[in-house]
Amino acid sequence: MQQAAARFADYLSRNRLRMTRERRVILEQVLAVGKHFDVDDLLVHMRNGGLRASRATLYRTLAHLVDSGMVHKVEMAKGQARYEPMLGRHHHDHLVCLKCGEIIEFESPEVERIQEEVCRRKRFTMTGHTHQIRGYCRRCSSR
Amino acid sequence: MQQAAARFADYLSRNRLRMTRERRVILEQVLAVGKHFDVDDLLVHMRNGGLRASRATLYRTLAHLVDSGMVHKVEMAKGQARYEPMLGRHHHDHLVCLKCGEIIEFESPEVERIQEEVCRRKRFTMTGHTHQIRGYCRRCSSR
DNA sequence: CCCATAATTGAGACTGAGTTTCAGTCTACG
DNA sequence: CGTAGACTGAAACTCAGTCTCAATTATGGG
Ligand SMILES: [Zn+2]
Ligand SMILES: [Zn+2]
Ligand SMILES: [Zn+2]
Ligand SMILES: [Zn+2]
Repeated sequence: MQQAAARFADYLSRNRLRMTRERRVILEQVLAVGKHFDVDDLLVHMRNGGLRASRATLYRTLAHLVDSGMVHKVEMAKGQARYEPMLGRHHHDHLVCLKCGEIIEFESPEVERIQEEVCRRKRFTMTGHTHQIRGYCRRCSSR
Repeated sequence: MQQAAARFADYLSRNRLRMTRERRVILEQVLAVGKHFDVDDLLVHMRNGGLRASRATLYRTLAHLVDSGMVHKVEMAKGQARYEPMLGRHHHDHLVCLKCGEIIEFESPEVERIQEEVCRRKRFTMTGHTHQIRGYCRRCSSR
């Protein structure tokens, strides 16, 4: 947390942005909710903790956190974005259960390697990717 | 086209749905615009051909075409959906240029195989997936 | 061929996620 | 301190897509 705050402060100052109370609180709460939350989860979590920030500020701050690389944005179908802190975590992709909403992570160096290879062959400069598998998790597919 | 119409008719009757003038026209226009179009492209293309259907009907019919397997829906970031006819085409995924919007296709049996393997390991029943690489195409990254 | 029934259509209202606007507030830096 | 310029929140707005409902039409049986 100390480190995270320092890293965010650094990102902000490098971009001539300011460290405000709202941004401090949002960073702290983002780390507290943990994985794969959406803006409403965050809002509710903050209210329960007696904290608040407007939706506009949430979106704005999340964009900065994403830009700083401290948080990843996971685009779900139909434009429902989720976020997850990436501090000290490795890149991974997701399996999404269509029934219960569970999100399972997976990592495949092999797939990542093939992606690079494809980009090389197509002379394409990759800046990011989304690899999402939809279906039913163990529990939901057994019933 | 004949075949496509027959296949769609078959899908419709198997689902107690009706073959209407609108649906016939939309299917024909979908095949005519070809790859990776969005609903507005389709609407404009239809107007230029002197044809028309309401937005609601377009969305409804595209959903049926997707459901029948004749068209695939490609979810882009921020919920901008694109569609592409899949008649006689093989499954593939996409590279998307963030600058000019070009969409390049790629196919990797290897990646598909790894996906299946991941699902098996996680006891996950896959119904679909999205694998999209974002970045800059050859032309856009050279300037 | 005609009818009854149920599916379909289009206009426009509506939704939900996210963005923009703008006046008042606050941070940072000298 | 003082100030330039960044930040904030409320509310208006956007955009893609969905829903509602009255009028229209396909279908299949008689
Ligand atoms: Zn990946
Ligand atoms: Zn994750
Ligand atoms: Zn390009
Ligand atoms: Zn394609």
